[in-house]
Amino acid sequence: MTSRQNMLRVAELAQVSIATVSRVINSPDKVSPETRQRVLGVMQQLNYTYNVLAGSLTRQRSMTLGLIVPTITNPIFAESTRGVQERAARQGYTLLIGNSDYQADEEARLVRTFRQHRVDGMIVTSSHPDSPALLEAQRAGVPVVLTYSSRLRSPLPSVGVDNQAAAAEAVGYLIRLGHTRIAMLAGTFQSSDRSYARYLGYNAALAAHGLPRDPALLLEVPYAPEAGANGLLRLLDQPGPPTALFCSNDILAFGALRAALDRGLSIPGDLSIIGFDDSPMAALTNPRLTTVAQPAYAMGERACDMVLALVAGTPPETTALVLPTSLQMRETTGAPPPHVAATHQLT
Amino acid sequence: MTSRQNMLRVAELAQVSIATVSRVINSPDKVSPETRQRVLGVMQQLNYTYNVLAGSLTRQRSMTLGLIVPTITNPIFAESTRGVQERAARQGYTLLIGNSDYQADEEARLVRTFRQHRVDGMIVTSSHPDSPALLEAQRAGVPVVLTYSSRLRSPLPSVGVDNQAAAAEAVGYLIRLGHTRIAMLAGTFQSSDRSYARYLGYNAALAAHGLPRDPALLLEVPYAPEAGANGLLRLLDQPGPPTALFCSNDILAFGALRAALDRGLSIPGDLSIIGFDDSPMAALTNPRLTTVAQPAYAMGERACDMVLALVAGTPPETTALVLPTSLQMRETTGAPPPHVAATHQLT
DNA sequence: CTGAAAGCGCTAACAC
DNA sequence: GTGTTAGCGCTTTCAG
Repeated sequence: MTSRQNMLRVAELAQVSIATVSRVINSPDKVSPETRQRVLGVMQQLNYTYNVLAGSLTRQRSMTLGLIVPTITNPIFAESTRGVQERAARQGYTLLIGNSDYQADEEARLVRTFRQHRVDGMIVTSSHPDSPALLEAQRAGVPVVLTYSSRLRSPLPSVGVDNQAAAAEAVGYLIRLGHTRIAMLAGTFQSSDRSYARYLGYNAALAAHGLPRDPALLLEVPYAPEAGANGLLRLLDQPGPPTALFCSNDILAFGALRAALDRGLSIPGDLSIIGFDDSPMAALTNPRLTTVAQPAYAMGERACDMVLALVAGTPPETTALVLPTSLQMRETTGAPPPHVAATHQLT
Repeated sequence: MTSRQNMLRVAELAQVSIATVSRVINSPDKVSPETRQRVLGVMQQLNYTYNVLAGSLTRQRSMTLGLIVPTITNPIFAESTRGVQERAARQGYTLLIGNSDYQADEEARLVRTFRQHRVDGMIVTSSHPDSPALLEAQRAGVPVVLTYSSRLRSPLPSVGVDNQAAAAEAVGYLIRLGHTRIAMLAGTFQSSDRSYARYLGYNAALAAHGLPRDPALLLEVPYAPEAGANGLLRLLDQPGPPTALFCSNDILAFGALRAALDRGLSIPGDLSIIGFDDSPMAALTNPRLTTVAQPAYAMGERACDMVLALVAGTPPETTALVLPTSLQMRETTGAPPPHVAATHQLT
């Protein structure tokens, strides 16, 4: 065939060179108004669709960014995804998305795939922030920014929150309400350093108030409502049950709340519950969930801005952005039941 | 420089031609075990990363699929997205994702962008199923499959549910429970034909039972909890308030439930509520939400299988797949309050 | 302001 | 089995 190259066809019909067509697309002002109009017209009538792939190949820039989250199914990640997307689109970038399911190997696989697709940068909520795949990508020149965790001394830039401090604040609140037996339902540490950081905060708060740390009060579970429900039940069914529960995310809290209600407990009369994330549903449950709010959407935006800056070669001012969290005191928290407090005093 | 082409570098070091390198990647068995190992070794030591972009250019296949949903923020779409992703990944495909925000023009923009990125096919939960952009993509040879709606006579293939029948079933249930004043909170018709189909089902159910259709009982609102809450309040604050509410999605129902509870209504004692989607939270609210379940994950899987079949040139058996829905009768529905029933009898 | 030409990294015949 | 050689569609100096 004569010419399959789309741009060439446009060029021929418009009586200009292919270079000119390229120019009206990439730098319109470098072309005289007349020719530009003519070319534009032909593109229209030919229904020409620019081939980003070809452009990316020569230009060494794919105009795509890779986004990896544990699971888009968790509203908090859906939220930050929107943030990333909004900023990316604004800059002409398109997103490749993948779910790691909190699995380090799946995360690594995604990183590899994205690199093959030559993403210009990636934003990842990692299950394993020191993953070789991530470091290697960065070493290979693909900017990577971590989200949701603040690893100040990580080799990878990040935009997150201070999980430990936020958790400590939540637990501190419980303590101030009078609770002394506070349990924690934590997402599996191994698959999320955030969960572990929150656990550290929980511990810190207990320690700060001179409260003993009871191993029986900590349960590491997968991030699922059922796990939250079963977890709470197990916690409750042991001697010296807790009067308050801190969950490392809202999903767990929702499950726990449901289980508590099913068991006929009054919330927060019999049990206080605090979640983490402040996902949209937190303000809608009955009773409304007290939880730690994270600026998810903003986190996505900032992370996107950061990779884009890195891509552009503009070193961002900070390489470790820590966004503020805020405890949303709602209806699932209150003073511990009087008899329990009394019991506790006796021991 | 001598040779920037990655494959060439591998080829040189491995003492083979670039074609052979390509072969060990795409059809390993066409290469002798020894050379293959040698090449593999070099790739390893060079840390070679295959360039999908370049491959796509020659092969005319990008190994990417475009996915467009109204908003990934709605759990039901997050769910189907996972389904799509799972199937896509299994076939070596990567996903480009975009949110249309129920906006036809944004959807069109995404379609254009995806086409420029040469996606091999797209799956879209459209806000405007007959959108020229969609039809044009299909005409241009890019398979498009619609999700969530069943448009049997649409020119575009789809995998969805029978929204109208599902809605009719839900409303029919309410009627059988004894309700006669049933309101509907519907997502804006203009931005979702699914919402309209559900409205049609609502109407059909009323008609089938000889119930009058009261325009004052229908409210078209945006898909947001606040809209659900305010909507219900408006519905309630008019003469002859409804005793039951059918919402065109769970988000609206969650908002309405919250507002009803805040107003001190007993649910379902004073008001019955039914949602649509059966998003994960529906079974966790207090009381649990009665809602119409859609097989979101499966829908995503099937849609992905369908585009992939289309991409491969294998005409799928059906071009309009309708998946079953099922009414999940939980705790937000019950008989109407006795006095209202009495009142109604008087009129 | 516009054109010619050398790639970008890989694939796919077609030979050997 | 393995190598040669045209491209795939676009960008980008470098001239003019």
